[in-house]
Amino acid sequence: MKNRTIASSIGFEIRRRILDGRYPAGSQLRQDGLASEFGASRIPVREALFQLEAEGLVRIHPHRGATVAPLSPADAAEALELRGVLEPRLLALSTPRLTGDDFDRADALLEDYAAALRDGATARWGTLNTELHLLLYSRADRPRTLGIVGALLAECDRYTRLQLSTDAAELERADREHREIVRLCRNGHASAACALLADHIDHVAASLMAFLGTAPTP
Amino acid sequence: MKNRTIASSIGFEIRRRILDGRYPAGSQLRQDGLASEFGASRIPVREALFQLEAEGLVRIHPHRGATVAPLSPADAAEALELRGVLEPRLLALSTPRLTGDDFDRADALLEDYAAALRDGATARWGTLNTELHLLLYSRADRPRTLGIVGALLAECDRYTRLQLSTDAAELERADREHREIVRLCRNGHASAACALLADHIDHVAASLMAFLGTAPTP
DNA sequence: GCCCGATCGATTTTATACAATTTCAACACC
DNA sequence: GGTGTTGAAATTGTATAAAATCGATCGGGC
Repeated sequence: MKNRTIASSIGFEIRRRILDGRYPAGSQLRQDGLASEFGASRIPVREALFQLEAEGLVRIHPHRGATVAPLSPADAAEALELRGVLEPRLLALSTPRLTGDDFDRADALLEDYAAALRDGATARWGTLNTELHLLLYSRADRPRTLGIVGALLAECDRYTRLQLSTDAAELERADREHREIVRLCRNGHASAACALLADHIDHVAASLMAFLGTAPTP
Repeated sequence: MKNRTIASSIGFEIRRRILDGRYPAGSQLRQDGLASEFGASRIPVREALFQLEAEGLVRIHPHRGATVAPLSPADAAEALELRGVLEPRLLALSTPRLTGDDFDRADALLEDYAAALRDGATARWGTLNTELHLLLYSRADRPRTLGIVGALLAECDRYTRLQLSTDAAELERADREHREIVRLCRNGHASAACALLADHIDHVAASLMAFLGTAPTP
């Protein structure tokens, strides 16, 4: 996945490393270090950091540098609360307009997800989950809401990734729920799909809150 | 309102000019011209443009420059739809925790609003409206949602400003509704305030849609 | 011994200069 | 006459280097 500008390329890489946990929450992101690490100057790094700050993954304190946005149970709860409000609305709007190609792509994503589940490739799960959700909402014709939800999904990935290694049962339940949601959408049962989607997000939220409650982030 | 960094200062100024309409929708924002206009280099201008792009006011096409984000009835409808979903929820959470100082500030904003209404100072109305709404939600303890709603309010200001010069009755109705919402909140009638807030946003949406329908933006 | 202030170091921020890319238009060719 | 190509001009994107700012440490005073 190549980008046309160095700044966006660096932005993608830093984003991936934050989601991977290679840059832990709260850690300093020094422009000079990142620049030399990517073999570029500091200015593309700066632009990438600004982009990431807008997405909520990075906090920039003027003259004090950039840090990876901290993880907190309250933030996770708010992100999931927003998802619970916005995503069912998007699904209700999008479901009637999904095409056969869309469902083919959804099936492919579900298969990739199952494969990642078998291989224990937790790194791919987050992006596949985000892609699947966004695909299901892609026909809602709400570009601004879609952008917001995309950022929320990325944020939630940071939390779920903490949880993945310890709680494999959650992944399987998510897989089952995903498949059921896609099935309901394909058969035209939009309202049932929305209800299940709301439950799905509630399940993720409850599981994550329980996990964060037992192991609060520093 | 001075900012500690030149980039953010330039960002505030460009934002104000976009909201004012001095930089019309779709117009090119040339970095060199802006830099010389502000007596600075292009790099702070670039960072300001990136910030504004994240807020949705500017579109940046790689190697093709930055343009003011276009106005479309569909975008206005989506922004108001989101506001209608998110703002009542914030108000419900915030109302029980608003303090006496908060209501004093709300009263001051309402008075400023009335004064601006008498003077025909349409430029101040947008910021006052945004400040009042955000103040009412400030105790909801939902920072991410608050940020989203702030961006939506700024976006809506761009549309309502088009409408203001022609439709003064809308302003007076908004004033009445604002006062009633504040009164209900002060007296602890949270659910009634939320219902009225939802109506308020619906009224703005209906009026704006009627206006945009008769005078669609280019 | 403890608190306050100034200097030093490091980092960010900004300015200047250069390179890469796109767009527009003119021109040759089909 | 239409179309593809090629050139130049303009604008953006990037690199290098100087200036401003903030935090911390060290020294002096109470």
